[in-house]
Amino acid sequence: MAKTFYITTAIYYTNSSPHVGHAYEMVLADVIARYHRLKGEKVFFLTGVDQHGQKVQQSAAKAGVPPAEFVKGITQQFIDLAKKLNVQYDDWAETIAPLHKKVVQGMLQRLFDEGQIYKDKQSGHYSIRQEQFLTDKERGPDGEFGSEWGQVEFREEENYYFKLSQHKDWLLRYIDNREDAVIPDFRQTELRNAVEKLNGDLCISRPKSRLDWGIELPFDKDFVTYVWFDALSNYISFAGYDPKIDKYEQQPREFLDKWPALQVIGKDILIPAHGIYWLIMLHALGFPDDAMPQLLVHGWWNISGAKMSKSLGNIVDPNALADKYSADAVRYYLMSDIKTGKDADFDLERLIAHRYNGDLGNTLGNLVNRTINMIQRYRSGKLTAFASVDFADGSSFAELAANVVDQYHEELNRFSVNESAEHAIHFAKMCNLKIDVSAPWKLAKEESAELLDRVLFGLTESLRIIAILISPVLPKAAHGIFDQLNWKMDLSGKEERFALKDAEWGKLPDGHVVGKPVPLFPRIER
RNA sequence: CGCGGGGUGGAGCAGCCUGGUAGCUCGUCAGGCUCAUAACCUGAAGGCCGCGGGUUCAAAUCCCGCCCCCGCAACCA
Repeated sequence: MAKTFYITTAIYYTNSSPHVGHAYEMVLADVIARYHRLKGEKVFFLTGVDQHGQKVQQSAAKAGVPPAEFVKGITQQFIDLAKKLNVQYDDWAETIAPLHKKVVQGMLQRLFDEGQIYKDKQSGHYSIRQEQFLTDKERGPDGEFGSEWGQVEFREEENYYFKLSQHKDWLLRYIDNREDAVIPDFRQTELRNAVEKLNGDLCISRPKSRLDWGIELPFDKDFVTYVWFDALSNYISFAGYDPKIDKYEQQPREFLDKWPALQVIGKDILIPAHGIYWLIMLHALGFPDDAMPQLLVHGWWNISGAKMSKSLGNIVDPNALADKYSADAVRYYLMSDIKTGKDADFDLERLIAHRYNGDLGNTLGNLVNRTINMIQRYRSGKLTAFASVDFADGSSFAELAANVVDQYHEELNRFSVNESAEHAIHFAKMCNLKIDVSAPWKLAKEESAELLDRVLFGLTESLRIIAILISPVLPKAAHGIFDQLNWKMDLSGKEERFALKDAEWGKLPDGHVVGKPVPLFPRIER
């Protein structure tokens, strides 16, 4: 039995509403998950929310509601966003879930029992406003702490520490031995450089006196867990990990069937959270090197070259976009106008004119429309099947399709979602060209019956294959094409309607009757 | 010498690892077609591939130096 393909996104911090970056990450993971389902694999796609911690406690206090209630509202916003964007996850992680809490405490207890966690006293300058200890790095040129820190006092505090630096050499070796530990490669380089500089251990507790919205340490009820330790653990706690079992190979089958995961994260949380804390946590828990997750690090959507931020007030609301332009439009834009790993500029004009009206409307939608229209007009909707449909230049629809499918796989296997989509759209362009070259309207007049039948069948088969290829990015449109082709109607609306094994020439039977043409991507007028 | 990314026709990008006609999408201009969502197809114009050296028969691609832009406290994808 083949293993389940396990993919996660980061879990989203519930101290403010989702923005276009969250939407991007969800959709990116969703597309990869759908691609694997398309290949016939079992898939477990986990996403969710990170609900504990200081910032949430603060935001809740500011809103004048208990943290648990505050978190509920924001959590719902993320659930709604996923639904609106057709993000099809298999499980939803919430760090307040009792099961998660139990696993985190089990992990802490084991690391504590094994001497990986120790108690130590920290003293120094503490910023009350920022709720953190300050180091000399934070001092201004005059040697004083700037006003951004608010009131600074000397404080002494006991806390628990995780022996991070003890595993530094292991982490370096792991990174050096695995070329694709982090994707893209320049992020791996960046991580390696950061690990080289690693020193000191990680404080993994917060005294309840200053933070109580978190998971209590199992061995000291005066403290809660540092939010990252809590949050990162979700990737295994929701996959069936049992912290009481120290031998990795003896973990429940349910867990071993899924782990390790492909973890989709933003560039901001690679260092130190995922690249250092998380990998070392797993290693300390006894995970072997070949059970380390692969980190797929994506870039950011900037606004006119500037970083998107709350303070600049330039946040793009993905909900409003989806309402206005449809989920498919937003999904396609987010997947096509950025190269995985790199940053891109969010540009509404490009979304509407270039990607939606251009790629989707003019190229693909119009192709569907004109093809089905011609079949109806010239053949009353009925197709004649052919083993192949060739052109004067030696090319054929079957060959074009096969090439596109190959390139599609190649790009998706290295997570170049944008390139894979481009191949599918480019195929549609080729079809548009073939229509012009063969001029079916002339064939119809000249009564070149077979030639006309050949072209129409070739176009329809091509569209059927294109629909399968675009289904991970454009699930709704893919259904729309299948509907109009009148294909696999018994599975209408169901995802198993699409399978990559069907993306090859000659599946439509002789005499198949297509449906009625309906514009797939109605033009967005402004 | 802190770390990393980027600088390719008007715009957005690919190509660089594995040197050898500079590619894609869009825009502009001209033409064609009429099945189609004022769509579709063809052709053309437009590039000292940031700058300066070097290696080579040959450099956008390899090496050295330089310039410019963007990230790297926290919130945050």
